[in-house]
Parts: sequence; structure tokens; C-alpha cells
Amino acid sequence: MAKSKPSKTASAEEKIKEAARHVFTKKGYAATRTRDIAEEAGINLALLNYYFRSKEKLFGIVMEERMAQFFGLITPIVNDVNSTLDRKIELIVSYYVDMLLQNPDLPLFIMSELRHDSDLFRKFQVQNLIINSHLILQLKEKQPSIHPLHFVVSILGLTIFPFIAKPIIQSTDALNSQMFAAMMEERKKLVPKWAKAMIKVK
Amino acid sequence: MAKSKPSKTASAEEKIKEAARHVFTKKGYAATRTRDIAEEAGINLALLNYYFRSKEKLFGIVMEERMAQFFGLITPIVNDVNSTLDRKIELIVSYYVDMLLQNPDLPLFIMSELRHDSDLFRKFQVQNLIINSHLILQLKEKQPSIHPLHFVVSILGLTIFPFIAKPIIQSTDALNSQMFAAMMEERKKLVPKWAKAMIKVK
DNA sequence: AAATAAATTAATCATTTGATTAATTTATTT
DNA sequence: AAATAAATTAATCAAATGATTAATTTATTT
Repeated sequence: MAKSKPSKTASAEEKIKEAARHVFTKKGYAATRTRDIAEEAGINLALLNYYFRSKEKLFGIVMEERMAQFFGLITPIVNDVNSTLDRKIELIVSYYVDMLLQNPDLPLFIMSELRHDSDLFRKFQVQNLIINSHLILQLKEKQPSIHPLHFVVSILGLTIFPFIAKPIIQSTDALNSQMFAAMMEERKKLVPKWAKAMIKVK
Repeated sequence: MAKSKPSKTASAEEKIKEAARHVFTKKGYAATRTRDIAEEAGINLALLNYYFRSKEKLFGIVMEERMAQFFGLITPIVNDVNSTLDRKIELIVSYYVDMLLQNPDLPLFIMSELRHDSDLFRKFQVQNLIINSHLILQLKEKQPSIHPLHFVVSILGLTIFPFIAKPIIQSTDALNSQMFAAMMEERKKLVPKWAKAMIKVK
């Protein structure tokens, strides 16, 4: 027993992509060896280049997927003109907690790689996507004296930061994996409550 | 013009260490080439091994410094039995914002490297250091129905996360470097206010 | 000033690593 | 079934990279 992800029936190409998703996301581009991916995929190293030409190209594919996964979640919520501010906050927190419990390495991966590869978000226009959102309008209306970006960053921070700090939080036996997950579940209700209180403040 | 950090008068050993601090912190261990460090330090590559034996040893030195810098800030504050809860929160936020404005790469560096090198925090006992703190007692007293770790993670998240998400936040012209710094200054007052409101909630 | 130690350099090594090639096997088409 | 294309493999390459060595220069001690 060793492999887990790449199913026996999947094509070699898909096995490589699946292994690449896993290894790149966990270790980052620089620390990843193409041989790691090949081994985890259970295929010959040459097949990686046969199907994807280069490590960089394969990484690009994985990175695009991960960006879409990470930012695709928030886009429809913040731009829904029919939902209330409170509802938007609830959805953001709940969706992210669920997704991050399944993909705990995602935030650190995205942030780390983006810092070195600053072309990638120009493509995704993440910032504009949020700045021009309906959520921003609602925040501005409810609390005109504070820059709405403060609240967006805060809500995302309250939701995502625990997953980034997970290695520290779990560095003792005091908090095992299930307890961490339980706390994140609690935050689905806590963070929206807190956010609403924050917006009222002052 | 190229070099900036390593002064002309500093010893070769110190120039290497200074360059290593910079390069490791910015690019991480895996993406750093010893030649990058040597070049930035303006010394011959062999001197790096002459003084520090190996890339790994040099990294260990830098990492210990950075850990001390990052966690040393919070330790005295959270364990001060004479300060109020509110005062502790104000100090944590204010100190971290100041330090992170000077060292914006620090959080991402620490978190990224810790994930791969899980032995390092066992040494620092970061988690225990916080769990057994006076701050935890004060939080437990003021809000017994919520695990105090929720608040610690939240306060740190509100303070540190903006620096982790900085590459995203600044991905457009909408927010330049000075504006980002200004927002972080604002958060010195905002985050404590918010934290107090959060602790009261429910 | 001579002798010794420390610092510095250029050249080189051994491994690692991304990638390619040529041959072989498997699948698909005619 | 024969011919052709696609997939797979083992072997190998070239460049990058961490590290060492032997020689040279600079500083320190005697």
C-alpha cells in the first residue's frame, strides 16, 4: 500500500495531473520534483513530459485549477444582487470552511506561489472582481466611515487564517485533527456573528 | 547599483547572514540558491560553506532568528499578569502591524517553512506558550461559553492575514503600497475595537 | 621581518533534476 | 492480419546546484 489518489482505471495523463495537484499544492513549485509526481502517479517520468511538455506547463495547469477553486467560490456570492449583506457573509464563511476542510493546503499554496509568480492574478483579476462587487456596495452603505475593503479582508482573515496557521495551532496534542475541524465548524456561526458586530462598531 | 543590505564594512560572515535572511525569507528554502545568497552578499560562494558549512545550517540559523522575531513579540504581552485584556489586544495588534510593515514577508515565510519542517515549533513550543498564557485566562473569564483559542486565532488573523494576502490586495493599481500601509495603520485602532465587540457578542 | 593562521578565490566534483531519445509495447485503423 | 499510430519504458543528456579542494592573498602572532 502506498498510492491513494490516482485510481487504477484513470488514464496516465489524468493520474499525472492528479498527482501533480497533490504534490504541487502540498510542497509548492520549487520544492516539487517531477520524479515525486511520477512516482506518486505510478508512471514513468518520461510520460510527464510526453503529456505536459514541462514541469512549468503542468504547474500552470494545476495553478489555474487551484486559483479557480479558491476564488471561484467567492465570486458568485459577492456579486449576487439579490442576497442581503448578512446572507453573503454567512455563505462566504460556510463555503470556505467546507472547502478548506477538504483542501487545507490551498490558501498557503495560493499565497506562496502568487508572491513569486505575480502574473497569475493579473489574469484572474481577483482584486477588481471584489472591489466592484455588490458586497462592497452593501458594506459601504451600512458603514460609510470605514473602507469596505477592511471588512472583506477581515471576514476572509477570520475564515482563512486558521487554516494557514494550522501547523502552529496543531503543534501540540492539545488540539488534534478532529478538534480543529470541530472548531472550524463552530466558526461557521461565530464569524458571521462577529462580522455583523464589527460592522456596527463605532 | 544592485546591493543594498550588506554594508561595505560588515564582515563577510555577517554579509552572508544578512543576505541569507533576505533571500530565504523572500523566496523560501527550496527556491533559494546558495549562489543567490553569495551574489547578494557580494562574496565568493565558497565562503558560505566556509562559515556555515551548508545551506541547511545557514537556513537553520535564519529560521531560528525569524521564529524568535515572530513569536517573541507576542510572548511577553500575552503573559503579562498586570495588563488588562483590552490592553493586551491593543499591544498585540500595534506591535505586529509595526513589525510586519517592516517585515511583510515574515508570516508567509514562517507558515510555509513550518509546514514542511514540523520539528521547528516543537522546539519553540509556540502553542503551549499561548495556551497557558494569562491572556487565555482573561478571555475565558470574560466569555466562558466560547473556546478562548477562537479569539486568539481571530485577533491574529485580523492582524496578520492582510500581510499574507498582500499580493492579492495589491494586485491592482487600486491600492498602492502607501495606501496599504495606511490601511494597516488604521487597523491598529480598528482591530482592537472589533475584538472587544466580538468578545461581547452572544 | 619571519612564521603562522585566517580569509578569500578560482576551479572542480558529485548529485540532483528537468528533459530528451531511441527502442519497445500496446492500441487503433485500414 | 498488416500497417499505422499512440503509449510506455529504460537509458541518457545537459544544466543546475550544493559542496569541496588546492592555491593565493591578507591578517595576526611571534
